[in-house]
Amino acid sequence: MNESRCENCIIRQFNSLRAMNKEELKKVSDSKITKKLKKGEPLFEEGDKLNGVYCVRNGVSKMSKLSPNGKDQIVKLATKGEVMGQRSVIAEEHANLSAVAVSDMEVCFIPKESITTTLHTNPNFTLEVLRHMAHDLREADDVIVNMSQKTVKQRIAEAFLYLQNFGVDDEGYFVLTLSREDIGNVVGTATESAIRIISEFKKKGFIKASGKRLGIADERKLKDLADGF
Amino acid sequence: MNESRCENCIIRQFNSLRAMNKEELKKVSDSKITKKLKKGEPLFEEGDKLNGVYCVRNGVSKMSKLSPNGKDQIVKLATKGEVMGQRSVIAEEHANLSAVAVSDMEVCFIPKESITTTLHTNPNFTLEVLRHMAHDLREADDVIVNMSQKTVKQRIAEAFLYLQNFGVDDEGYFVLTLSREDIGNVVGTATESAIRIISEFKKKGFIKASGKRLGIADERKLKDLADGF
DNA sequence: CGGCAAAACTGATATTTGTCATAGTATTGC
DNA sequence: GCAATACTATGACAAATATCAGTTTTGCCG
Repeated sequence: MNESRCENCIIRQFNSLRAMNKEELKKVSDSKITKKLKKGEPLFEEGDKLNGVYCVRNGVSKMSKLSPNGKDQIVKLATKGEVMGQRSVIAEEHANLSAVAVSDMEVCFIPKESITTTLHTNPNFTLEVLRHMAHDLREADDVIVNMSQKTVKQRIAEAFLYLQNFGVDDEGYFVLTLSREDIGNVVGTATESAIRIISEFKKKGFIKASGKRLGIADERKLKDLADGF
Repeated sequence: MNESRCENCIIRQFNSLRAMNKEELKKVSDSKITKKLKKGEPLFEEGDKLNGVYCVRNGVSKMSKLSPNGKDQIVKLATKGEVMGQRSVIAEEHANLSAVAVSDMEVCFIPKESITTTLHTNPNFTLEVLRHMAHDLREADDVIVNMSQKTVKQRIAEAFLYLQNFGVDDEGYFVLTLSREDIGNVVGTATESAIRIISEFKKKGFIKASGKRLGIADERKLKDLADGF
């Protein structure tokens, strides 16, 4: 069995591509291009015209937007199974976010034709994509509320809980290591503020940190903090 | 011609319903219920199970979410032509936002069956809904960046520009009158802060205010301010 | 291994924003 | 028309956060 074929790719189970039929998948597989990216390399930039979508096989990418004050706001981290650039391709707009690898990555580029054709002909696929987008929209709404109503401390606590989802090693440290600057960009605060709060959390025993490696030490406390207790 | 029939409703031109065929529209029209709401009345609340969507014929509704600290964050204002509750119905989730009329309203409640059936059978409709949602998602991303990177002053300036879209009377005042508290809830700030900044803007001649009526006096200046100049 | 650049950290200070208290001003309902 | 109530306004203060300047640590590359 050829693993480089979409038909056999496990990743597909996690995203909308699973709603494609055999024929459609075959077309996607024939036209897709696998790419490897190293940490720090960009996939696309805000304003780019995307000619397709990127299906993440491995690694994590930050999706961010430059604000007028020069800071980069990370809106979302995309990981294994997620499809990036969908929104732009569907709306036929230029990308509204930039995507940069925050770990080594393996992605499949799928030219938009195979996507748009299927969108017009396979209602199951379209509906599946729609469901995913409905979910993303809900998450975005939640982020808006968090950003505007929670303190930086609460947001950093949430960020740690979020980062845990990308996996932890056997010692409980996050697999995904973000710089303090990136963490600041996730929660929308100055790097120095992020650093200070991370130090404080470490001192208080909520989290653990050894060098770049970060992890959660007291999940309960972090959750309470994030919820404002 | 019967204007209460969806087939003849002009509003439809603004939303995804225009992608329905005659038969589908007939079914929607037969099952829909027209409702009138007075300012302040709720359409639905966060956590409600929605049995359909609301198509706005007239007036404006705020869609907001209560944050743990007791404040209500307004995520979006929905006006003529917009369909509310779509996201929840599609994702088959409970509502993540509350909807309350901020002006007198006329809405059509459309039971979800007619929507979901069409979603499964008419790819054009599904795609149209998807496009709308892609657009909403982009807007949500922009809001996230604004919330986390812009100052309260900048956000109030933006809010005024946003409110202008809901119409102005012949003297240039907004048709939609929001309380200072609601404006605070749009930009995610304390009511007192909103009041102070609005007073300041008025003093500086960026906006005009006479009682509850608000309007823009110097659009250029407001735009510059919102962009950080 | 040494040197260098990037990242992490720390302190001092300025700015922004929230909170609380209080008073004036509209609006509404009876 | 008047009292009750909600909304707007303002001041004083406290808390949160950003900014700037500088130091230390880390990781990496030749």
